[in-house]
Amino acid sequence: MALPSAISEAFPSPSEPRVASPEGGESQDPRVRRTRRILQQTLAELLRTREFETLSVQEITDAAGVNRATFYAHYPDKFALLECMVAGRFHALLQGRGVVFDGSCSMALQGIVLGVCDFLTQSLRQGAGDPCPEANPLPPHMESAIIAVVRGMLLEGIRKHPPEGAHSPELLASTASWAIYGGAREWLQTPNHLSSEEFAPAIQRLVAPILHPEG
Amino acid sequence: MALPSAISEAFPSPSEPRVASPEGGESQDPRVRRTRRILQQTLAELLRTREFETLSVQEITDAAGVNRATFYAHYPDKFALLECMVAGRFHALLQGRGVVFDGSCSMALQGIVLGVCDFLTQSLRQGAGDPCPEANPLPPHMESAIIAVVRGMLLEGIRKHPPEGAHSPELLASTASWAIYGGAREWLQTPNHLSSEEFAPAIQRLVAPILHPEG
DNA sequence: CACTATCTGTTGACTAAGCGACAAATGTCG
DNA sequence: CGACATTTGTCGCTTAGTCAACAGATAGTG
Repeated sequence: MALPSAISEAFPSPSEPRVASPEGGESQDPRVRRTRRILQQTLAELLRTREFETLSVQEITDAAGVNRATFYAHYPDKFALLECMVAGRFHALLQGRGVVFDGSCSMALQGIVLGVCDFLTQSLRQGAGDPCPEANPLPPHMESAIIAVVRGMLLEGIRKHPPEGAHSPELLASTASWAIYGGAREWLQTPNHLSSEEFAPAIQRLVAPILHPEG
Repeated sequence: MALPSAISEAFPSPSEPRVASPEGGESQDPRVRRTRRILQQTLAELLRTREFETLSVQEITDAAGVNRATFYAHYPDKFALLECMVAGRFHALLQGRGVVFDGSCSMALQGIVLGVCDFLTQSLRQGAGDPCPEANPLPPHMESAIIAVVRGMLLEGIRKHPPEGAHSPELLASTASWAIYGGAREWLQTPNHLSSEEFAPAIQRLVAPILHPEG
């Protein structure tokens, strides 16, 4: 086991997200989708009252009524589960708001930024009794997961419509995703901040040059 | 197939409830409990907007994300599923109210009567837009299921503490369960009726002589 | 009447989930 | 430090769930 290294290796670096086998290709088997849904739901419920760090795979699977071996058949570790859970809720949030990914990159970017802002506020509301929610709105692994999801979505978009610059898609996606999250986090911690709809364009204008270097 | 006959055969008659294989012995396998829970939950949700009669097994399993063949591995037909669902919710209601089955028959009877009254009002609240809820509070198969559950509980109690009379336990249980349901139904349809707590003792006093013929 | 369509139970082959046990890593406390 | 407990991945075997296909039943339609 190498807890922090697994993250620092796979995460901020340009390497692919560390979600080895699972969730690739939206499995058709109802048993698979059911198991993953149950695990993700259970983790979300547990996170209302517990720190992610203090949870063991044992506890998660016990609460879910799923065998521990089954867990490892779907996720390499609990961090991967967290990432997939965040991804699922993020996509659901976007879909609930009618954000569609047509050809327009700027619309997609705006949707993602808005999604991050709303996801943050929503996660903050239902978070556990944090002693200092202003200073650290979300636990670190949660933040990593959100950024990974945003990075993945940006990467997909970049590969469809490659920009002109010399930088690798991975570098662009990582830089932009961290920028978006950092901006949204700053916004969230600002007292009496604007609404997400009013604020999102600011981040969008800041980040757009990263993705469109020619501008 | 014999839709109505299967009911009229197995239900009001003293024969055992028609729940062939399933739910006998509270299966330990997590997969089994999960499947049954999902099917029962799904049926409850469907019943909020649909008539039980109009539902096919196909529809139920589709909505539940469970294979149709799996359904038949647990329940002989949709009526058995309904009965098991009602039984589960009824037991949950009793347990939620702290009704405990100690040695006292009168306490148990009171708990059951109260449970039926509350179950009826609760089922009525969440029922579909019935054109005439006063005349017919619940669809017929729902009524059958509730009575079957009550009958089963009474039968269990009677077998533990057999009364003195010459009647079979089945006859006593059937008569009493129908009496309880009929009384509760009448109470529910009475305008400005008493609370269930105030009313339950009345049924209890009417029914007790059936179960204790010596009194 | 035949034609079409849907629902009902049931079967057998295949696949995922459950279970117990294992070695190895990681804490934790005296 | 050593003894102990817990967690982590992993593996083979068993069991439950999925799937496609089947024949029979029921009902609606031209």
